[in-house]
Amino acid sequence: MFVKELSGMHTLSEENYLKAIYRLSQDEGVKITPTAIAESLRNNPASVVDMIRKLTDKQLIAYDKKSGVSLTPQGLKSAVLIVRRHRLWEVFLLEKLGYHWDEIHDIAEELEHINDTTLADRLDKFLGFPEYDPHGDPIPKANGKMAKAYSVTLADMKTGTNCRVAAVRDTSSAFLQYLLKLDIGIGTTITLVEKISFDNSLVISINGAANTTVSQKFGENILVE
Amino acid sequence: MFVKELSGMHTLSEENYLKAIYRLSQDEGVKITPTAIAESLRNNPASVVDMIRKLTDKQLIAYDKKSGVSLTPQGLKSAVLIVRRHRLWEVFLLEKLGYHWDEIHDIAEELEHINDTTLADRLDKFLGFPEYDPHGDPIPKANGKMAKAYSVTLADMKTGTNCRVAAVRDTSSAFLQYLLKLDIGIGTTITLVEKISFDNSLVISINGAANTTVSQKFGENILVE
DNA sequence: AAATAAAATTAGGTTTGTCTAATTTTATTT
DNA sequence: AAATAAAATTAGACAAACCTAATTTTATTT
Ligand SMILES: [Mn+2]
Ligand SMILES: [Mn+2]
Ligand SMILES: [Mn+2]
Ligand SMILES: [Mn+2]
Repeated sequence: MFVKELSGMHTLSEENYLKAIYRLSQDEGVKITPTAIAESLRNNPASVVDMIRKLTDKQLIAYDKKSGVSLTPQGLKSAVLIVRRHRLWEVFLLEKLGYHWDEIHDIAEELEHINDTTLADRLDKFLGFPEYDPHGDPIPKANGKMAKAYSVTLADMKTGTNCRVAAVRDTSSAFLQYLLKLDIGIGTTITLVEKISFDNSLVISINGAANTTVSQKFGENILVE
Repeated sequence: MFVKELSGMHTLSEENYLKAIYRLSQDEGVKITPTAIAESLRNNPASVVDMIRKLTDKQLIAYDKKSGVSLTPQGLKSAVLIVRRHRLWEVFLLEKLGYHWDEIHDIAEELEHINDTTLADRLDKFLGFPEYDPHGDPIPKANGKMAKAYSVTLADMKTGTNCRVAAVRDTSSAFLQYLLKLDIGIGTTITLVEKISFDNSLVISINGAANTTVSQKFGENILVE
C-alpha cells in the first residue's frame, strides 16, 4: 500500500501488458488495438479495456481512438527493462544451466518479473554483457539502448545467395524443435537454392549439406544477415 | 483451470503459507496456531483461517484444534522443495552475482516460486551441489533429504571455549549488517571470553582479535559448532 | 446510403486473497 | 466457579484481474 506507489513498481499483469504493447509496437505502422492486445495475451478484449484504463491512469500508456495504444516515455522505459530481464535470463538458462533454446522462454516469462534494483545489471555482468539473446533478439542495455533487431527474412533472399541465421521470429517450441531437428541454429549458414513459384516453398542447403525443402511460413520466421 | 489442478502446482500464496508452516514446524514442540502463522506472514488471523481451509481441502495440511496445524506428507514435500529453491537461489545470488548475505533473502523470496521441473536440479548442479546456503541453513536435496540444521547457539557455549560460526538464526538485514561490521561470517572462529551474569551479555573474541561485548539476544542468533 | 460485420465498450459476475468488526470458543486469572 | 483475557472463527467487504453477454460504436460491403 506504499511500495506499490513507487515509480517503477508494477503488478505482474501490468508488466505483461506493457511488454505485450511494446512487442506490438515493434511492428511498425500497425495500430495497437484492444483486440490485438487481447490476442497477444490470450485474454478477453473486455479485460484489456479495463487494463487500458488502469495503465492510462498510471501514465504508462496513452490511448487514442484514432492511433490506438502507445507507450508513454515512462511506459517504454518499464517495458524495455522487462524485455532486458527476459532476454538476460534466457541467456543464463541456456548458457549456464544447459537448457535448449525451445525450453527457456516460458521460464524467462516468470523470471523477468523479479525486480531488484541491481539484479539485471549484475546478471548482465555475470553473463559477459551479451548483445543478443539465444533467439537472436537484441538485449537492451541498462540505459535502454540496444543493437538493431534483424528484419530480413530467409524468404526475402534472392535465389542463389548465402546467409547467416541471425534470429528467429517465432519462438514456439514447435518451431524451435523443428529447427533443432534440421540442425539450424543462430549462426548456421543457409544457401537459398530455389524458390518454388507454386507455393513459395524454399529449397535450401543447410551448412552446405544436401538440399531440404521448407515452407514459405518457415522462411518468414527465420531472420538472416 | 486445468494446470492448476496438477499435483505440485500451487499459487504464490499457498506456497508462502506452506513455507511458513514448514518453518514454524522446525521449532519442535511448539503448536502451530492460526495466530502464529499470521504473525509469521504479517497478515491477519482471519485470512489464515481461510487459507487453512483451502490447504486442508487440498490435503496439503491437517488442522487439529488440539495439536494445531501440520503438513501432510504431500504438503511437506512441496514445502521442502520451495525451501530447496530458496536456498539454492541464495547461493547463486551470493556466489555468482556478488550480492552480500544481507541482500539475498528478499530476492530469493520471489525466485523460490519459479517452478520448472528441472530448474532446481540444474541450478544445484551449476552451483556444485552446495550443502548449506549463505546463512548456514542446509539445502534440501532433490529427494528431500538434507544435512542436519545447526542448533547450538553462541549463548549456549561454556566460557573459555572456542567455536566456529556455522549459521545465523535471524536473517534480517539489521542483524546481518551488524555481523558484517563485526567481521563475523560463516566459518569465523569465536572465543567466548566471559558471560556477564547481570544481563547475560557475552564478551567474545572474533578470530582471536581484541574483545567485543555483544548482547544475549545476539548470542542466541548465532549458531555454532 | 443502407445493410452488415467487426470492434470496442459497458454491465454485471467470479475467483483469489486480503481486510475489519463482531461473535464464539478456549484459556487464564482471580 | 466466575470473571476476564486471548484466540479462533464467522460475516461481510474490497481490490485485482479476469470472464460472458449485451450494447454501442466504427468499418466494410453491397
Ligand atoms: Mn511474463
Ligand atoms: Mn528470446
Ligand atoms: Mn516467497
Ligand atoms: Mn538463507
